[in-house]
Amino acid sequence: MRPDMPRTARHDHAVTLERAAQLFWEKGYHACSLKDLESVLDMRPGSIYAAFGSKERLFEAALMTYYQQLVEGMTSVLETYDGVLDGLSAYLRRLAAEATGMGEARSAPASACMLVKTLLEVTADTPGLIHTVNQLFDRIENDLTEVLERARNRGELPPECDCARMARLWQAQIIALRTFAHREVDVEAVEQLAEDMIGLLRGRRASVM
Amino acid sequence: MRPDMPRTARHDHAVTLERAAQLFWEKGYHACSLKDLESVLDMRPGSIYAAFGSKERLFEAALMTYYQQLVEGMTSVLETYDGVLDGLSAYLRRLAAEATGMGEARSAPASACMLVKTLLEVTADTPGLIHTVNQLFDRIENDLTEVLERARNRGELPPECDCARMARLWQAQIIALRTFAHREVDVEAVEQLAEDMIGLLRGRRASVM
DNA sequence: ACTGTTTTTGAGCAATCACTCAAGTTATAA
DNA sequence: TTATAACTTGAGTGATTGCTCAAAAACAGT
Repeated sequence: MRPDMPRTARHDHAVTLERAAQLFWEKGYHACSLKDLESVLDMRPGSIYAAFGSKERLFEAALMTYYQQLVEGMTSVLETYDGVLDGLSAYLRRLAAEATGMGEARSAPASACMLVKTLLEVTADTPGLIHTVNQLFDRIENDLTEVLERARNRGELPPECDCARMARLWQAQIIALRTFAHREVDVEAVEQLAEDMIGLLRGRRASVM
Repeated sequence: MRPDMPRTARHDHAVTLERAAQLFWEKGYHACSLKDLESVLDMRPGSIYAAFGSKERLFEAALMTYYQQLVEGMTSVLETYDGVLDGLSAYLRRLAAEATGMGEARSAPASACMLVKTLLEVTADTPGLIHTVNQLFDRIENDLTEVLERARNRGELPPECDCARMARLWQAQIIALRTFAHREVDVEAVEQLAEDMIGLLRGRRASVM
């Protein structure tokens, strides 16, 4: 019935997107040329455009890939701990450790979050990217809010606390820590900042003041 | 004795740099073409290159201009208040207000800080810019540390507190607040976040938890 | 082998990039 | 007025940008 079947694709879509995400994460959208992508993906322009349509749509797909891995990483840390606040504290410490160990054989191309880099780079001449990155931030914020609400219902947090505001506050610390770590700065300073943030958000203020 | 004196420059260096800073702040380094600069500065390429040498050096000069205005703005707020913590709180509130009022007739082209945007955009193929932006961050951190140390010597802060760490914590909140405000997000959320940050750093934790 | 379908290739497109420079313009001092 | 020096101009540089498409290559079923 079916006449014939075609050749199998040479490239795995998933690993291609991971490689693209790494490169876009490192260089940003504008500074990353198709020549760069061609060499990293080991694909010629025709293949790239047949598979993804345009540089912008490839970037969007790569950003989605990054987002998924980000959520996976965060979820796996949170699941390791009984308390949400313990989990979030551990996540901040892991980010600090990853950022400070960036010199030797790191997989991550930057300590700063790709979503933040994209949010701050993307301009009005690519409205689709603005929309996409804002949508992803909203999803993260909602997810984190729900995690906190479940913890509150469990009795882990006081019943009167505002989980949406708490989620924004934690998210802000994560963003700031990773952005701070993007500077050429001492390992010690990043770890101290993480500890001070944790101390603040958990009510032990003794460390700094 | 002197043979002749030349014509006066048509463009004021200072206002040219301010305009360039605004444009670079809005679009970033890579997304801002010389065509864009030509129209905003009302200068032809020859004039621009005679005055600044290259796009990269113009950007560096514009970033310096932005830095100076940033320090001026921060200093003027801090001077208005007797206590440093009052001043820093007021500065966070002002940033929130500026960010949320960005829709109607704003002068600022983005709520996010240009230094942060630059830090996250600039790559290894412009090492000079990496060095410059890191240097400016260090200067801000040192300045803020000194301000806090003076307050501590004045007896305004407990003598055992670590001013360098406090400076980094406040700086982190500023970065995070402005980055958060860069999203398409409610006015209310930004103001709440500012208040929660202030509450945290000043020891009143009731607002959120 | 042969056919049919799909993927891959890579030379090459128009447009834009950062940038140059010879010529023109404008102001000052003699 | 004239000479001189600084500033401005804008057409044009080669290189690079994102992207296209006709042809070649690679598979699956007959």
